Amino acid sequence: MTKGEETRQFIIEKAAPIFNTKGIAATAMSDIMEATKLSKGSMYVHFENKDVLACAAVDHNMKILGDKLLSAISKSKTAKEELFTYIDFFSNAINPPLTGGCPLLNFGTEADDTNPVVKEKINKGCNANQQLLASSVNKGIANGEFKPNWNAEEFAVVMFAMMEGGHLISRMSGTNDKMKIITKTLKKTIEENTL
Amino acid sequence: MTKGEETRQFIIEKAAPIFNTKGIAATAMSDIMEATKLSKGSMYVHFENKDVLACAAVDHNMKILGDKLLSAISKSKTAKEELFTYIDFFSNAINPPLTGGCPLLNFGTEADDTNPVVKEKINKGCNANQQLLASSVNKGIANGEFKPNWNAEEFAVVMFAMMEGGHLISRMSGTNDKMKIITKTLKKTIEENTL
DNA sequence: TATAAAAATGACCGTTCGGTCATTAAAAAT
DNA sequence: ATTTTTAATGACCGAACGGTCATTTTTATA
Repeated sequence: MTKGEETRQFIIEKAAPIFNTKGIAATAMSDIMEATKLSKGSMYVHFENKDVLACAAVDHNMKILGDKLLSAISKSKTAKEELFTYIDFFSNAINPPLTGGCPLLNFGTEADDTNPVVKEKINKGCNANQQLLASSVNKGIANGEFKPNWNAEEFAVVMFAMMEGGHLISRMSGTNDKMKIITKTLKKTIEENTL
Repeated sequence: MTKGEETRQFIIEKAAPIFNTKGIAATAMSDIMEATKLSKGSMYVHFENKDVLACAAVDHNMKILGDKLLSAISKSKTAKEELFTYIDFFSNAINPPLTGGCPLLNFGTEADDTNPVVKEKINKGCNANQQLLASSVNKGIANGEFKPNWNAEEFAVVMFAMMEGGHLISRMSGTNDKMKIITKTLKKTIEENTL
C-alpha cells in the first residue's frame, strides 16, 4: 500500500464514525480535518469532493459492521446459533457495534429523499442482511434443525424489520428495555420453529 | 387568530414537509422563504431561530400524523379493527400519509446523537404509538375479543418496531413488497390471538 | 545521490449559511 | 380618523461552508 493509499484509508477510518453519528449533511470537511489532523488540501488530494468521501465512509461503515457480524456468526455451529448470534450482536443499541448506531438506519433515512446513490447502497445492505438471515433459516431447514415449512424469506424480512425498529426505539429511549422484548420474541419464534 | 398567529401557522405548515423530507440540518431558512414566499425578516418575527422553527415543524408533523391516525382508528368498531386500521394506515410507505415518510424515523435518526430536544419529542411519539396499540389490545382482551393471556405491551413494542423497520425497508427498495409481508404477518398474529 | 512524481500545506476564493435591524406597511386599538 | 402596535421587508453582517491552487515537503524512482 503506497503512502497515498494509506492516507486515504486513514481519512476514511476517521471520517466514518463522524458521518455515522452526525449525518452526511451535518458533517463538515473541517470535522474530518480536525479528526485526522490533516490539512484541507490533503483531503482533496484523496477525495475529489465531500460526496465521494461520504460515500466511502458509508461503504466503510457497512463493511466494518458486516465483517464483525460475519466473524461472530462464523463461530456458530448450528443454524439456530447463527440466528441467535445475529440477534445478540445487535441486541445492545445503546452501545452498538458501530459508533453512531446502525448505518442502515442512519444513512437510509437521511439519503431517502435526497441521495439516490447512498440510498441504493443502503438498500443493498438491507437486502444482504435479509439474505444472510434467510440463508441461515434455509440451512437449518436443510439439515433438519428447523421445520421444513418455515418461510425463510418472510421470516428474514420480519426479523430484520424488528431489529431495525427496535434499534430506533432503544436509541430514542436511551435504554435496551424494549429491545429485550424484541430479542425475546424473536428467539421464541425461532424456538417454535426448531424441531 | 391574529394575523401574526396566522402567518406563524402558515410558515409551520409549509416548513413541516420540507424538514421531514430533507432533514433539519439540510433544510435552509431560504428553503422556507421560497416555499412561503415570505422575506427572511418575516421568518424571524415569528421564530427566534431555525431550531425553534424546526421544533415546531417536528411537532406539527407528529400532530398531523397523529390526528389522521386517530381519525382513521376512531371509525373502528372492534379492537381487532383498530389494530388492522393502524396496519393499513401505515402499509403504503411509498405513498405515506405524510410527505417525506414517517417523522419518527426521519427525525429520530437525525436527532439521535445531535439534538436531545427533538430526540425526546420523538421518544414520546414512539411511546404514544405503542400505548395506542397496547390499549387496543387491552380493550380487546377486556371485551372478550382477544385471548386474555396476550401480552399487550410486548405485542405493541413488536408491532411498532416491525412497522418502522418495514417502513425503512420499503423506502429503500422503492416498493411495498416487503411491507406486505410484515402487515400479513402482523394480521396473522392478531388473528391467532382472536377468540 | 540526483531526479521525477506524489503528497501535504494553508492562504485564498466565491457562495451560502443563520441571523440582525432600521425602515416601511399594515393591522388593531382608541 | 388617529394613534399605537404589530408584521413585513430586504439590505446587510460575520461566520462557516465546500472547494482551489501555487508552493513546499516528502516519497519513490533511476
